[in-house]
Amino acid sequence: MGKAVTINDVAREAGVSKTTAVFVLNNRPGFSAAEGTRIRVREAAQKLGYRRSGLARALSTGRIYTVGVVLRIDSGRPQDWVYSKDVLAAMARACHKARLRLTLIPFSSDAMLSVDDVADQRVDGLILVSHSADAFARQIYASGFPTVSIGSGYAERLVDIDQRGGVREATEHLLALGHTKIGYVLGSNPGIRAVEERRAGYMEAMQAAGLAPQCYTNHEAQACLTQAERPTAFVTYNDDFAWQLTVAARQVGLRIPDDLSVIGFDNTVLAETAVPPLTTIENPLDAQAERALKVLQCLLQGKESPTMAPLATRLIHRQSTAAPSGFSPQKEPKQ
Amino acid sequence: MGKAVTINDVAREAGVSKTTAVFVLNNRPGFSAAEGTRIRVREAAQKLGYRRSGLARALSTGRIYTVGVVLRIDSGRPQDWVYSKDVLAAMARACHKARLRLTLIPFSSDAMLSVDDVADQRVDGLILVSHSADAFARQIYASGFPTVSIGSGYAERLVDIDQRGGVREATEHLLALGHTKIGYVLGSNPGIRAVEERRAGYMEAMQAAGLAPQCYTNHEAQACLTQAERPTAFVTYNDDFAWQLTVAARQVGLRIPDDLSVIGFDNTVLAETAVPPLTTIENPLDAQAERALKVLQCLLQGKESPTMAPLATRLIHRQSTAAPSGFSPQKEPKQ
DNA sequence: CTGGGTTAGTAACTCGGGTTACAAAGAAGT
DNA sequence: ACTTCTTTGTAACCCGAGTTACTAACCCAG
Repeated sequence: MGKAVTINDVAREAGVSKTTAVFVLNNRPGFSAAEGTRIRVREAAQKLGYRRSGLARALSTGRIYTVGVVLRIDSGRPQDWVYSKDVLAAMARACHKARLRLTLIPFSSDAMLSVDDVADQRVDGLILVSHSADAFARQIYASGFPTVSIGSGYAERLVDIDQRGGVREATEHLLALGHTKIGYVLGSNPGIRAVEERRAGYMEAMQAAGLAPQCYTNHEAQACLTQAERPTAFVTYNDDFAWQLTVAARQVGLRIPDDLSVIGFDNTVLAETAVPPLTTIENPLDAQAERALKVLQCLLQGKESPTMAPLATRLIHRQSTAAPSGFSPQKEPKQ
Repeated sequence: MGKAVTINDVAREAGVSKTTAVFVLNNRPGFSAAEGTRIRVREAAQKLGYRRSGLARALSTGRIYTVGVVLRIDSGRPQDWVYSKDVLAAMARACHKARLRLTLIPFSSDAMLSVDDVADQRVDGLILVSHSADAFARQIYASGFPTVSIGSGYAERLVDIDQRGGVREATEHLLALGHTKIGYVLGSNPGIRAVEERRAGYMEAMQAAGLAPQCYTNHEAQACLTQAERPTAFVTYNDDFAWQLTVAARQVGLRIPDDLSVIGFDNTVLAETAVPPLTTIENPLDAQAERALKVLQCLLQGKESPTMAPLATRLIHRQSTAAPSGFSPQKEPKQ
């Protein structure tokens, strides 16, 4: 067990002081050493199989080059996970690029996180994913621990996308196709910024068109499909809701997109693999992750980060939207 | 910045020695202290906002309570990610339960991992996910760093499932439905244990039934669908291949399951959300993750882990399999 | 041969906690 | 009053690096 080779062992083996060994192995600029010494130290390190402890180094330098990603893992349906996992994947790519490690700090409602557990020195900073303004988020921000939010997160120091603009564009797309009865499926977590913003985007577009907006919960939307007065198109809070709606629609004999148009949000795998593939609003996760990391690194260097405009979204045209039946002008948006 | 409150500050504030402060805050068994002292220390800690450094503690105790999960993140298609992310999610749950942290150690083919980068002390041990017997896996095992493989991983110290039995059962299910021309879609990474085992399961079942096995690559399988002599059913290496096959089949006018039966592997979201939902072999990821963690913890305590039988898989009946057309006896396996 | 500059190298301290071994004070026993 | 045990507490050293400040030897110029 206790066989870790330390820098002291290396120094002893090479017959130099520990300081010298450290300086040589770190190629410390401005440190002059005889070529022979350098070689002896390197060979000693090689021979002994010396491996530097990132831990001790972190203690000493104050940076462990690791960021913590806080997200909840207790949602029941696997589909709920899809988006979180996509965010995580994006964070992983961003960290990899920035040569940082990523530590997952999962939490579930049964075991609330405490600031003390999280803000020990095992991570340099934190990324909060899709957190509502809950007790933990508030506490961690209050503690001053370097923290950035991402996704539909806590409002402070939040890297955000243009949620509102995305949904507005989606709604306008349906309007352009000729729909007039367009419903919106609400996010299930009122109070979260993304939930409110997306709804607002829908409201804006409808009001601008002079049409009456109509919001539904996920459940209500599925239930209304059999009624005569149902909307001919839906914009939904996310791909999961959109997908569920297509499944429900098929079950009551409605064809997508002929009888019902549906637009999702996030462009998860779900949207891509669904039948038919879903028109959806792309959520630029990689860009968000990179930006979040950049903000965090500013924080770690003591400079407050610049405020940045929300990242742009993009409507991805696939096959779940079409003109309402009985409406001829345009048949299908060009792919 | 340098405002971290240390145990020394607490001790000073409370007017006791550092040792006493440590003992009190850690509730060290067998340490007797006057009640007044205990209170003073606790209050000092509270007042100063003392937060113990997990880092320093780790350096001292040799355990950082964090495991590293090594997986590749450079596959192109998002569907490829689905399985890896499921494994990751399972590991996250297992770690959460075991009160361990999980650090993601991503790697891509462009930046090869080195043992030195990974086996610093920032993780206690490593879980290798779906690694082929590549240079890194070999090196890390050779280095003696506590490492366990999971998924279709490197063969040493591998927590495995009954890959072979799973595919055998799937094949037998198709045989029972009356299929005689059953193809198999190979995993694309020959040499990986899972790829060979799953293939072997198919071969065994076919040979036992006295039928000629026929293996295809993913591409070949999709290409052969238009030929007269095509199989009436496929067992595939994973859900992604199965899903792709159903898409390709639909494109050439084949109905699933009426004209073609397909069985996947892993029971990812893909299988659940596909149309029709795919019959597939469940891969017990949570059980694997927990077992891997258990093995790792044995390793960390110095005892070699017990060898365990591969975990059982289970065939999940959904709607992508049926009797071949023109075969009456049983119409559909009971749900 | 004397002062200044370079080259080569080091002792001693820091980071923040954990642990071991021992000391001083008070209580109890004889 | 003298030992012995308990309670209460502490100094000093450990983990494995990084850093600061300083020395000794040598070279060159004046």
